[in-house]
Amino acid sequence: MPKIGMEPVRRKALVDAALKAIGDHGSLDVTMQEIAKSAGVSPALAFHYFGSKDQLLLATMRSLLRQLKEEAVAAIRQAETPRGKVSALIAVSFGAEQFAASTVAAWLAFYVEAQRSDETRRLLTVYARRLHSNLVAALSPLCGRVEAHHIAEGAAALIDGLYIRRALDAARLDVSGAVALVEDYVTLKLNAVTR
Amino acid sequence: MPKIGMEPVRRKALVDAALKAIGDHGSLDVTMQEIAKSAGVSPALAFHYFGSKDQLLLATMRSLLRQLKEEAVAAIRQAETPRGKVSALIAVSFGAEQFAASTVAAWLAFYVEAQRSDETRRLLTVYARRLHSNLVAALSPLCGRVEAHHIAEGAAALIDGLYIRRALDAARLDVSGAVALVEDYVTLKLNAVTR
DNA sequence: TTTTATTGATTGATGAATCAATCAAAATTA
DNA sequence: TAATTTTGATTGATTCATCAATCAATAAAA
Repeated sequence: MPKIGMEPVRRKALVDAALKAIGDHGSLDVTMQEIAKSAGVSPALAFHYFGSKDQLLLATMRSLLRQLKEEAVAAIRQAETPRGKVSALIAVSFGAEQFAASTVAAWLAFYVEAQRSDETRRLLTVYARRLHSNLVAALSPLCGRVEAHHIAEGAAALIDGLYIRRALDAARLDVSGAVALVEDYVTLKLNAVTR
Repeated sequence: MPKIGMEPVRRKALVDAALKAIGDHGSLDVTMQEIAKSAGVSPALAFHYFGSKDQLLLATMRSLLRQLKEEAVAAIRQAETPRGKVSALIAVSFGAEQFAASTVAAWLAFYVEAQRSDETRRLLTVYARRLHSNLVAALSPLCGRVEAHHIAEGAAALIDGLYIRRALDAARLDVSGAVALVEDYVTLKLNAVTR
């Protein structure tokens, strides 16, 4: 059975399985047994490649963040106007994959983990800062740097809040409604300034 | 030592100890041992009165929700104008006790638990609905029922989002800033409608 | 043969839950 | 009032299950 060059394959399979398990459970309370089984390997192999459960969970989180980052970069690049870039960032946050119930549940679980794990907190902070600075960069040409910071703060809070409500509610909140709410906020704020 | 009528005293001590432990840890990953010790009793007594860890945690959550509810009722009663009621509701959400880092961490932990426990989800849903209907009741005289729902939706999401950001950041977000942000949102929306 | 991939078996720790036993106040009876 | 019974309060010790982590052993490539 053992073929050479399996490491990257196994790593990816384990990370994907971990994400799925976390999403299913809605928490980080998942066993290595369950993850490994879902990835089609023994628990011992998961330890072989990741060293500990914590490390596997961190790798899982990094994978989630990397994906989000790539989508954001692509979206910004495609947009042509500053206002378009803002919309692109909002759209990415509520992208089908990101806003799936299980993904949202995983995010929430990581936020809790951040209370305990420095590295988890660091990663989440980096993400929050990047979203903020992306928003500010797109907003600044429209309303100046100071106001851009304010609007970015509000928009980011709105996005996070809609995530939490999604995790709780499941059904009642849909993607388009969430996008519309944040877009409306940004538009309103921009109008208030430029008037 | 055993005096009669200890039950309510112990129950309260255990619930308070549980809340403290959850706040300290930033998650529900607390042992009955730790809770009982902090309450000054043996773990066995905690089981005697609550039956299971889950039940103790649920009781803890109910206590938190009851407190929030009472504060909200009092705040609404004191306010005289509809706009004042809205502000009162916002102020309660960011009250010193509610917005304390450890309380926020506890809330977050309960949101995660809601993914697993039906009763936890039910309690959180009740809370969310009450906040929403309180906001709608106060907003309706100002802008009509339909728009009131929209604004309430946005304000509630903002509040939740600021909570999450508080849990992550700890330092950088202060109470007055959070209140100002939500107030600004409500004012802006109301102006946009009545204009 | 050396390296890489892989696992079954095992260990050690942790923690929820149970239970039999104790202790003292309250209630009852003599 | 004194003796006795009952009951609530309380815990130490124990059970049972779960799970992260380790390790020695095996099998296939290079």
